[in-house]
Formats: sequence, C-alpha cells, structure tokens
Amino acid sequence: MGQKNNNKYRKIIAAATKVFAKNGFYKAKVSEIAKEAGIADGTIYIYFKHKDDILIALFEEKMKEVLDNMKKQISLESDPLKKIERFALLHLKLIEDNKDMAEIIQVELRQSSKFMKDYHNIKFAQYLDLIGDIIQEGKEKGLIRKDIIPGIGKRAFFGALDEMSRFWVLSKRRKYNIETAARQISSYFINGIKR
Amino acid sequence: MGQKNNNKYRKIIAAATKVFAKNGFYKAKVSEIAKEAGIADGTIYIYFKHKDDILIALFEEKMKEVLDNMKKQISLESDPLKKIERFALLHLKLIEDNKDMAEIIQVELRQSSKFMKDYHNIKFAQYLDLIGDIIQEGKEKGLIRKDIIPGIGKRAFFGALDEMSRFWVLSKRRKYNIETAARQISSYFINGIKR
DNA sequence: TTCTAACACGAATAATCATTCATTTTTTTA
DNA sequence: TAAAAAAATGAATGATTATTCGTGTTAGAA
Repeated sequence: MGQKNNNKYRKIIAAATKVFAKNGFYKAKVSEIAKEAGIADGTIYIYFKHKDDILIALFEEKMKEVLDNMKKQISLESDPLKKIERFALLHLKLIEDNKDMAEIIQVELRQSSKFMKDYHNIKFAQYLDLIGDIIQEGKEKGLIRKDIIPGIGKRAFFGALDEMSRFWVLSKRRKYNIETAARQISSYFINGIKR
Repeated sequence: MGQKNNNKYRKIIAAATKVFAKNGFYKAKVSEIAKEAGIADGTIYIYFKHKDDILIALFEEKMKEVLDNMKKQISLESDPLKKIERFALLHLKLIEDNKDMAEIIQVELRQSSKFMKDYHNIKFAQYLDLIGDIIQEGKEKGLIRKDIIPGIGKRAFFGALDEMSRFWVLSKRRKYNIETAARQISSYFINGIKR
C-alpha cells in the first residue's frame, strides 16, 4: 500500500497533474482526480493522507526527474559559460514538453510555502544550486567576475527563465521560440557576468 | 455606495491586503477581513460583489500606485542604462516597504489567470512595458545592442528582480541587502545587453 | 423634530467538498 | 479450494464559509 512504484499511485499523480493544471489546486476536486484516474474517491485516501499530500508528492516526483535530467545534461559540457547556455535551453524545452507540470510548478509552487507551512521544497533549492555551482566553477576558472555573488546570480538567471515560461504557460500563443529566448537570456547573463 | 474614495472601501482593501498576505486568497475568510476592517461581514458585500472582486480591486489599486511612482522616478533619469539601474533599486525597495502587498503580488498574481478566467492584469503588463520602453530607447540611442529583443529583455530583467523578491518574501531572514542585490542584478543585465 | 433612504449589521442559509467507513471485491496464503 | 488479508468502493457525513436578507441605525432633508 502506498508504494511509489504502485500502479495506482502513479495513476493518481498523473491525474492530479492534469486536474491541478486546469484550475489550480484549490479549485481541483478530489473526486475529479479520482474520476480522471478511473478509481473511486476513497481509493485516493489509501495512497494519500490529504489532498495536500498529492501536491507534495507530485512536486517531489517531477522535480526529481527534472533535476536528474538537468544534472546529466549539464555534466556533458565542460565550459561553465556553455553550461549556462545549455541550462537555459533545457529549462525552456522542459517547460515546452511538460505544459501541465510547468503550469503547476509555475502557479502552485509559488504558494507552497503558504498553504503547506512546513513543506520546504528541497528539490527546487537543489535545482537553483545547479546554477549557483556553475557560477562558482566559472569564478574559480577565472571565466566569471570575482564580484558576482552566486546566491544572487542563480536567482537572477532562474528568475529570467522562469518569467519567460510564465508568459508562455499563461498565454495561449507562443510569441518567441524556445531557442531564441534561451539564446537571448543566456547571452544577457553570460555577457553580464563574464570577465 | 462603492465609491473608491469611500472610507470603508479603503478600509476593506487595507484589511484584505493583510489577511490575504497571511495565508493566501483561498484560506482567507471574508469574515476575517471584516473583523480586521472593524465592520460586519455583510458590509463587505455592499462594496464588493464577490470575494474575488476584493482581490481584483486590490491589484488595481496597488499596481496603479506602483506604476505611477515608478514612471515618475524613471523619468528623472535620462540615460537608459541608468534608468535600468534605478528601476532595479526602486522595485526592490518597493518590495521591502510593502511586504504584505509584495506577498500578495508574488503569490496571488500568479494565480490570477487561473481563478479569474477573464481578468487580465493590464497594469502589470504596463509595468513590464516600462522596462521594454527603456530597452527600446537604449537601442535607439545606440547604447544597447541591436539584437536585443525588448519583449524578451523586459521579462528577463523583471523575472530576475522578481525571483529575488520571492526569495525575500518567502524566507524569514534577509540574506542580501537591497542595494547589493539591485546593483548586482542591474549590472548583469546592463553589461549583458549594452553595445 | 420627523421622515426617509442609504448604510450597516450579523445570524441564518445553503452549497460545496474533503474525508470517512461499512461493505464488497480481489488477491494472497495455507 | 477455503479462509484471511488487502485493496477498492462510493454513499453518507460533517465541517467549512461565501453570501443573503430581515432588521436596525444613522445622517441629512424637509
């Protein structure tokens, strides 16, 4: 019961992803998730204690996937400045390919610290740290200015990408293509911080 | 009835700002707003049709204020690159000085297009456009690279600032001071886009 | 001062949903 | 195959709260 590799557990997560994305966490009905998953309402409570838990589990699952993928891709590149460019492209691609997930992370992640007082999204912090580490590495290799503060740099860069995806997630039509946006944003940042 | 300059109307907005900031829109009880405003529950419905309307009105009010203020401050500077720096500082100062408002804009603004299907936050778009216009001006004056796309640039810069404020709003202790963050972020951006 | 209409009140309403649990179905064990 | 355990069901519960509305209050007009 409640195994993560359980078939129904996965089904619920998948259904919740769809349903939360449609109208947000609060408007999502547990019964709708159940229906989408093709199971009874009560069954959800065999796998999750509360509605909140579904959202938390969903974050953990998706973020783990994203994080692993990004780590792997980044490690294929040795030049820190190139890593930054690749990060941007991959991040935006990810959004493109997982619209439902992106929508939830965009909208609900923001609230997480509000409606789940104690839940700290460690995975998200680790994601940010990927950027921080690249900046640190770049400084050590003399490619990035010494006065750049990684803790600020990582947030600025992530924020830039994130605002772009927010725009995409919330608007119907895609105005700029992924590659253009990734290239622009990483060029601002790379030119801005390099020695 | 329902005048915007009405005493009670303002009281409700002020109270709602506090209450929404505490636990988010959905967890906020109308009765709590009433209590905070020192009026009866029903009185709120003399001034607002629905709970949603309070949030919308709140956005409009605050954004108008912010927008006017920012416009004025920006116009005092003539150099576009300096304008960008000033924008950053002012934006972060604003967050600092209006924590409740910042918290709502950070968290609830994100949801607006979800729970209020038809509400489009024009004021926010105008705020973004302030940055877009500065970039455009900079290009025309030959200070900013011709290949910079204002529509991407404005979002990247805003996003960078916004992620920084999110960090502040959601965490207890302020790790970096306003001026440092503003200087860092605007320097990344200015160096990144200048000719 | 008396009347009236706008304003305000707050208890009662009514609808919404997360969650429970008695029952049934399926799977595992012996 | 029979008994026991686990999983699943979904109707019923119970708690929550936005909103209403019958009644009271106030401030200005006449």
